This record gives sequence, structure tokens and C-alpha cells, in this order.
Amino acid sequence: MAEESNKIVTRFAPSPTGLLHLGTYRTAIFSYLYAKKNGGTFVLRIEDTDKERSKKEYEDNIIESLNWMDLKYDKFYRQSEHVEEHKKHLEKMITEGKAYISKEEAKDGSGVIKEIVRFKNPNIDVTFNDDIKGSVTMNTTDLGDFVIAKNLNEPLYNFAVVVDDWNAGITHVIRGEDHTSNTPRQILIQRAIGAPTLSYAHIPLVLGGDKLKLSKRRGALPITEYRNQGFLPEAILNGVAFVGWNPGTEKEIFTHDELVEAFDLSRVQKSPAIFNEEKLNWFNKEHIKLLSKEEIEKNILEWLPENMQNAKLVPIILERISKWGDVKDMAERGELDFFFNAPMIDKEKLIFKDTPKEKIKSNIENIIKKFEEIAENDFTEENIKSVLMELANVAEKRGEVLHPVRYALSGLDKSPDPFIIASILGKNETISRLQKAL
RNA sequence: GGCCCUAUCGUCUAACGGUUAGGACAGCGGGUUUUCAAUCCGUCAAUCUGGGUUCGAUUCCCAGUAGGGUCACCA
Repeated sequence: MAEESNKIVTRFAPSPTGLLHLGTYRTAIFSYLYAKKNGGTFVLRIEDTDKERSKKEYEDNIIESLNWMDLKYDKFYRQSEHVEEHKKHLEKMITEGKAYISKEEAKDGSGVIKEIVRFKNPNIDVTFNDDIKGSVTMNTTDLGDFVIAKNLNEPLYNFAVVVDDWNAGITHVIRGEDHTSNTPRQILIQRAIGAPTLSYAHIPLVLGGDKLKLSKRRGALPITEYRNQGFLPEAILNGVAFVGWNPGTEKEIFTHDELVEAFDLSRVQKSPAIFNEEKLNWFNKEHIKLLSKEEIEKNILEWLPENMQNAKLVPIILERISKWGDVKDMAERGELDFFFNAPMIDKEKLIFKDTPKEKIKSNIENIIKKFEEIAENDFTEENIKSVLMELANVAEKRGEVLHPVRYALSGLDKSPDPFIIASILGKNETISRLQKAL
């Protein structure tokens, strides 16, 4: 049932044996982007022929992750649903002498004799064109008569893939570099069953900070964990696509659709890339900027503890975060507490550098007096700022006016500027805190 | 070890064989009407080594070195 059109069909074929990380999803992203760029079809195939290790929860996680990143697949199926088809080909190959059943002792040491299926290797050089690596030639002799099925009903990866790719009309296989050496095996099987040879693109792997292949063992996170940390799906898509690929221009921030438009396999790097978490934060920050004010406010509020959901805090928080999870962290670190409860004041800390105590005190008194002159409705950031700056500018050092206000209001040495704090606190609370500092 | 692939700033990368080797992240320095943040500006920083080919190599070829992948009755 191979498709007759020359439409491009790519696939993402993960095995549901664990929570997949960014490196694996990057190949999904490239496959998806390539298909969509060329008006093709993107297939998700769950490779669950390993019954022991495959788990439904992992399959669910893969689907959840793809959905979250808005990588829509046009077709979905599980490899295990095709065992009959696999069996048919296996039997045909055996009849034709292209494969044979071999009675061998099971490898588990049980001494049981099993009938496994081996491929009759013609022992030749296989050359294929890789869209990233170019022409690759490998001699298949040292592969021997490799095993293609545990038995007629349990096909193994290298064989099942060939049958499934053929059935699904896959035209382009875009996968990780770790599959490069599987390709000659698969091509040999294709020839044996009369399947067409496909177009291949093996993508160099993503390495961790330790320059080793990214893996869960070394802290690589599942994609859903990035979601849980409050990353934007488009930022992840953008950031991950930029590991080992670039559009050839200096533009770096791309939306989903722009990525589809710009993607090109020929600009995929040939060498492995080390994944840089900090740049991912930057990508996320840039994507937050693409959001509307309403969306930003909605998200920040959602990530704040219930008793702190005050929209006035949004601007302050926004410029201090790179992902939504940072909002939660800020709140948990107590950085926002002073907005809700008057801080404990250590009067020594009110003092700016070596300004005399009395001067600080009289400055605060002046400020209170000026603030009292402002009508409650006019107690805005702008007005507060003009009053305070007027005082600060005639002072010996601006800090002797500004610092005590910031400290009296926040109890912190480092905080957002005093104008915005005061405006959020409101006239009464601001004056009350200043009085306590006298 | 065999086989396959790769090699530009710390990291991700750009550069029809001719550029002061460009950008981004991080770092550092400074401006932005006090601090943190944000923002702006500036700055540090690279062609793995050795041979060729060429008037001229980051770019082409070879070797070395280094790194990655793979050598399952896993995928």
C-alpha cells in the first residue's frame, strides 16, 4: 500500500521504554519540520516490539510531549499492531531462502533451545546517501547472519522497521546518528523483501555538559519536565531546533510556523552539539516577550500562590524571570513577602553609607510630609517618583533619600525601585511603614 | 579494538578559496536620574596539529590527534 504520490512522509519512531529527553525530541522536531516544510505527512509510530520494556505510561508521555509542543502527527500506530504483516514477510523470506530458522540455545542461560530467525547475509558493501553525512559505505560482512526475529511472532527492530516504513509509505527517515550503523542492515532487508530504499538523514546526537551523549542517567530531563518548569512550548521548539541547526541568517527567535518555513535539512550540523540550558532560558524569555500583556498576566498570576495573586506585581515579576516556574521560586524564596506584610526593620540598615542618623530621620519625615500632600488617587508610581526625586536631587547623595525609603518599605537592600513599591503598597501603608522606620 | 562520522570563541554557530573570521548565549566593563532586575552600549574570546594543492586556504586533499556513534535473541 505504498503511496503513489511523491509526497514526503517522515516518521518519529520512539520506543516507549522511558521518558524521552530533548535529544530524542529533536529528531522528532526535525522530522516534523521537514515534512511540514515540504507539504508532507508526519507519522508517529510507537516501536513497542520489546514487550518487556515497553510501557503504556511512556507511550502516553511521548504523545503528551508531542501535543504540548504542537507537533501534530497525521498518522499514529504501534509497531505491535503489525505482527501479522511482519510474520507474513518473515515466512516469505524463509521460503525464498533469504532468511532461515536457527535452533539455538537461549541466551538467558536457561539451556532452552529456541527457534530464532536469522537473515541470510549476502556479505556485500552497502552504500547509501545520507542527507547530512553524504555518501556512506559500509561492509556488512562482519554483521554475520544477524537475528531479525526471536521467533515468527516476535520480530526484532531492524526487521520490523523495514516492513513498517514500507507499509506506511515512509519516504524520508530522519533519526539519530546512533542508527547510522543500522542502516546497512535495513537496506539489506529492504532488498530482500522488495521494499524501496529510503532517503536517510542521520542527525548527530545532542551531548550534555559533560560532552557525553545526553541521557536520563546524567540528568537529561523529559520534555514534560520543561513544561512543568513553566517553559513555553514554542520556546522549547525554537531552542531545541537550534541545537545543531540554524537558518543561515542572524534571526534566532522563531515561532512554530516560522520554523516550518525556514527549516532545511542541509543546514543541520554534521557534528554533535552540547546542549546549553542557559540559552534555552534566553529563548524562553524572548518568547515570553512575544506574548500579549493579558497572557503574561494570566500566567504569572497562575504561578503565584493564591494569597499573592495581585496583578500589580506582574511588571516587577516579569522582568525578573525567564520562565513561569521562576515566579513560583521567587514567591517561595520570600522575595515578594514585603508586599503583603510589613517587614521587620533594622534601623541601622536605614542608613545610607555614612549619612548621619539625624539626616536620614529628617529625610524620612520630609518624605512623609510630601506623601501626605498627595491625594490618595494620585499616589501613582509617576507622582511618587517625581516627589521623591525632587527631594533626592537636592540631597547631598540621592541614596540618602532613596535608600531609606526602599529599605523601610521592603526591608531589603536589593529590591525593585521604591517608587513602584510605594505605588503598589498604596498611600496609607507606605506612610505607615515610613513612620515605623522613624 | 573493527567499522562509520566529525573537528571555528567556554557553548550554539556564520563565512561562492580572497572578510579586520560575523552573530547569539554566558563572562567582563560602562550608561541608563540609589540597589537588584530589565534595557542600551562596549569588551574579552576561535579556525586541533602537520603536510600538501593554490598567487591565496577556516574552506579542497592526505596523515596524525581528539571527540562522537556503533558493534544484542534493545530500539
